[in-house]
Amino acid sequence: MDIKKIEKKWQAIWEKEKLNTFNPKNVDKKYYCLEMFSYPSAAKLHLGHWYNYGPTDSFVRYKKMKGYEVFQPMGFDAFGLPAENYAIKTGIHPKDSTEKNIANMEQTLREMGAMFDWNAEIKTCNEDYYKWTQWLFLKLYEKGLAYRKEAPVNWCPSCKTVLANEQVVNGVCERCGSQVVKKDLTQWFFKITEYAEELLQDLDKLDWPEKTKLMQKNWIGKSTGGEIEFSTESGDSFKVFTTRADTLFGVSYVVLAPEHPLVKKLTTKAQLKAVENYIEETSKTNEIDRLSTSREKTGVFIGAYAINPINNKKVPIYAADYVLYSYGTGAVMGVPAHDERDYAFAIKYNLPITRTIKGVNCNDELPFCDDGIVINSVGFDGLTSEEARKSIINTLVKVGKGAHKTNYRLRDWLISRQRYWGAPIPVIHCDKCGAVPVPYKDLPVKLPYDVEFKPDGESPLKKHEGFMNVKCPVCGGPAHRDPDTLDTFVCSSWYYLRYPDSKNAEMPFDPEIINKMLPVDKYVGGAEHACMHLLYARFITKALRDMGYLKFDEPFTSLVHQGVILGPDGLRMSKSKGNIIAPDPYVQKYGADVLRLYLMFGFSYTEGGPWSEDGIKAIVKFLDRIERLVVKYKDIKSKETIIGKDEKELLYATNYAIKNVDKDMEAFSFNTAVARLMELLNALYKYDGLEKQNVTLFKECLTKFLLLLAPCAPHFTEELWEISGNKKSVFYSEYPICDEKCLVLDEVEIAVQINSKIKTKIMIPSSATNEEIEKIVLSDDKVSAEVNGKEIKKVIIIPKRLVNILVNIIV
RNA sequence: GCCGAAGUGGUGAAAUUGGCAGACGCGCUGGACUCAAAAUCCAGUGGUAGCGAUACCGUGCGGGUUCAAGUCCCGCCUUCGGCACCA
Repeated sequence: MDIKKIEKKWQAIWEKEKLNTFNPKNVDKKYYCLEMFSYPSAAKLHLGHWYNYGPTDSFVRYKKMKGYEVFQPMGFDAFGLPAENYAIKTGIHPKDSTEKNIANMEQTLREMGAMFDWNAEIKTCNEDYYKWTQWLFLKLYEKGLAYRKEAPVNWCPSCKTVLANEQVVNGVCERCGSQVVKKDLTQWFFKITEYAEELLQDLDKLDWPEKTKLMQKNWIGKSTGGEIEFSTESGDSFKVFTTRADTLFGVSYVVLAPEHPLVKKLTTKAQLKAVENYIEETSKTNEIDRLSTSREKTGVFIGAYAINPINNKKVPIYAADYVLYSYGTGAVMGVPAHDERDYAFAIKYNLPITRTIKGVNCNDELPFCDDGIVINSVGFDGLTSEEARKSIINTLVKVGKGAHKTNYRLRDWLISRQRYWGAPIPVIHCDKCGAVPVPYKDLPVKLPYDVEFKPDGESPLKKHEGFMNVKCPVCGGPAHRDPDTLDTFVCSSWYYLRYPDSKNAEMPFDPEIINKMLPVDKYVGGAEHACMHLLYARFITKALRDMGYLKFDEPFTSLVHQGVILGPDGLRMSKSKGNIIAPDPYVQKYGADVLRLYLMFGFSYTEGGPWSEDGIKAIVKFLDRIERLVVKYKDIKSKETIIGKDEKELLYATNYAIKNVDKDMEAFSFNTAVARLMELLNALYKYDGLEKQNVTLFKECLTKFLLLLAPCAPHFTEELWEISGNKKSVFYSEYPICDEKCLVLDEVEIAVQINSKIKTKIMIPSSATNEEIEKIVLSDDKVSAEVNGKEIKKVIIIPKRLVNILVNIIV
């Protein structure tokens, strides 16, 4: 079989017959399967794409044969940092390089032979797409879900540019090696925290990997407690969030995040120098280091004191970088006796340690962080921690110094990027009117082509006067555009809504269509997106629902993460390690079906693993054996109709395979699905080797085998299907159905254990009751010899699996 | 550091969710066909001891629960993914 020729042949036929095109007439049988779209990189398709798209396409073809109207779109997440970096390095414009890369990738994606519905293709960098990304921003703004506030960015003082976290290596700029510092800028945020509770609750509704749901749950990080107000001698006040109000009497200091505005205000002259130095040091540290529990806690006394509202005790105020301004209130109370970090901090700075909780029947050495009985807390002594938390907050509520409060670790989503290659933020800033949204009729705010993106201290768009200078849509006075672009996660937070109506020029999508086509039935992509992309998409769906556009709560009903294919050295593939394996040479040499089938068979889909080509020849051999058998029998006819032991065995093998391949395909357990196909092929060959054959029956089984194979090796099976005399594409055929009758065996082998050690195996009629099984087992020669004379204490019977006889050992 | 996973023969991996560990492959060994090789086919293949029936050991390490543990519990070790401006 000339593999290259037949691939082209069938791809052309599928295209012509619109086999890959979703037919809206059958929307009631729709199956929307979505793979995460690709970032258009220069290096064509890599194995990761193949691993994501190849096996998932087999799943989709399987669904099609099961009678679903499949929608499997593909597109490109085309804005982003790499294209801009590439432009800075080479001078090639991001638009040009991106378009070239997309053209390249599209072609190789087509060569894969997947059922992508190219009519629905999306490119996020095209005006007809980002117009609606901007529309989304305006809608969120209208709804009060977009707002501006100050937030720090990584700033390289030497390059005078904002750096992505990725561009900061060990605290220094990856380009020039200068120390990177934090700098505050006014930036746009989406209020995802408004949906924190629903995002948490609805996880229960989802058919997602448990680990992904758990990661999102921890990311959202709900904790219940209270907000307590501390006042200062200067007349200011600040709130702390705590889950341990029961320890409030044990507070010996309070900590403000170094970024907290009160730090500057309250610092005394004597402490000014020390505090300034500390803040500067902190601006060089990243968040992961700041939160490290093993790192030594640092802080600085700011010279001021705060009043504990429960006992009016005066406690010192510190600034310390283990407190984040972005979490809670940016201030915490320090209770050294009952918190490990506070304990370490108190030891270091010689602060008092007052126990207020006594452990119950346990080692309550300090720091004691569990619940217990309250002591040293006038008015609350003797209460349990649980009771005291409520009671202490209630007391504070009465005097206006506290409130019950639920806090989330989840932060609002920062969407401003000081970059060129993204969708411009559709906002105009006017000195008179402030931040004014661009009117809908003026969308899209076009990204200009002729822009200087070499870093020199300004956002690239800021330097483009034609872009920047506009009239205020409200007052008509001189104004300027927002120079920032949207985070690319905004583009990918709604793309699944655009696919089913991707050509719509009037709206981002027609709600009529979208509410029938969504939610996505199966979403397949990398686990690295567990917290960010997948959470953003859920948020956007809920927000659009509340605006009345959508009638569903969740975008992705069911989710699968494929694993990662590593380099042959077991490490993640990367240019710098030089361990990148390109799929192209394998496609050239063996064909797309062989590579796809190998990826399905050689790895556990959700695990992935190091690349090795050792098994590829096995797939070639497997397909050769299939071809030989099909060709051998295509013209043979016979009238033999015997149904004997061999035929029953063949029927058993066929139906066993149908049942299990079906189940495994549904479960994305592709490696075992292919293994079951191999077993069936072995059974077919075994029957082929017999002297006398029921050819009609054999050919029926062979046909069923081809139907099971079709989704996994589409081009190859089409060709054999045609060779066998069929006129229509195999993908119009129905998936075989298991005949359970053929799977009923007269006898099954069960293992017999004596005192939990396997002694023998016995054939037992499968209809036998437990009593009968026990009788048969005990009358077996070998068993009775072993048991002989010993007292049988118990017999455990697991039907069709094993029998365990427990006997007394006679010494 | 925090959150989440994974660790099974020489090797890729299976294991009906607590019930015969190693399905299906790769590799290797022996054999058939061949002048020979390739391809193909047949047989064997976790380790140790034994001619053998068989016995003992064996799922990262150390404990535990159970008639029974790769699977459950406790404590370690190693590797991988994410940590909010890579996408």
